[in-house]
Amino acid sequence: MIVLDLQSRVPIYEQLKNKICELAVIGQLNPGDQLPSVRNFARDLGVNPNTVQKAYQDLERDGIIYSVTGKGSFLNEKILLHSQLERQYLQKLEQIAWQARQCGIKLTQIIDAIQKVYEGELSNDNDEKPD
Amino acid sequence: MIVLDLQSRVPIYEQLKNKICELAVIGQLNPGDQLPSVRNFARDLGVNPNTVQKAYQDLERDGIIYSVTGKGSFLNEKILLHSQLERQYLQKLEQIAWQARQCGIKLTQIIDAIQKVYEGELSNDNDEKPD
DNA sequence: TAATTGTACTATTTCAAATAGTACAGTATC
DNA sequence: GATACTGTACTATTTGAAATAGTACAATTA
Repeated sequence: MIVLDLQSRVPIYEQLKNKICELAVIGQLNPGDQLPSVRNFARDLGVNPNTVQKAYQDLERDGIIYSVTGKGSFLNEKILLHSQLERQYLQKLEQIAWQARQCGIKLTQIIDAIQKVYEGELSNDNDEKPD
Repeated sequence: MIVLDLQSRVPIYEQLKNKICELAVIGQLNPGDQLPSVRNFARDLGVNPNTVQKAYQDLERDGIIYSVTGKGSFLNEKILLHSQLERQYLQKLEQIAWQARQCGIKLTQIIDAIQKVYEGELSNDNDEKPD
């Protein structure tokens, strides 16, 4: 189940894009799978169809999905997904790490913090990192 | 010199807060130092005085600076600065690392990427991580 | 006194995001 | 063919945070 944060500074359509990518990578969504229709998805998520449409359009532009009028939207067969997400996340991390370094934060502290994230089980379907 | 990105999704006043914090940590701004006046800073940065005021108010609330009517705004003596920034950046990194993990990105890749950030010299006064 | 400081307002503007609604073309099903 | 679904393409409107514009006042400095 996809949960959106309507209060976030991150636009809904971008959150949606990220969620779909994540579902695809963890295998809850597989190549060739049909995504919910723009209208149904919007209804289920409680947002406007145009918002879903924008997310789909972006995803298609990025080669993640493809859409056919009258049929629907489907996860693309070619999975550049993982490498694409990988690049995306690593880039984010590098950017923040860069700033952190500028502020005199030690590399070891960052390593420790991130290693801690990777400890323990991957059990919950929660999308937010717990505090 | 502080350069703001007026196109960024991040509000100007937040960018300004971050910049000031960074200047403080790297020692370009020292405890007790007087910050530019709201009006002068706004003029220099090319933004509205209210925007600077908001940044200062936030910084004072966080204990980074203190302001006295008629005198000015000054960097606080008590430097919780570093620990405060540290917490802030580590939290950001953890959050993204969490998402990255959810997407099946390996720990080693993250470590490698971040270590690369920490290689080389700290020479430029550029604030953005180069691509 | 004059100039500067921070602070506190209100009003207005700006802009991206989101919503609302309509319309049209392609597909599937009966 | 008829109906219902799909994606797509618009326009118009609303919303809300951010930023701007302007004024006013109290405290400090010179």
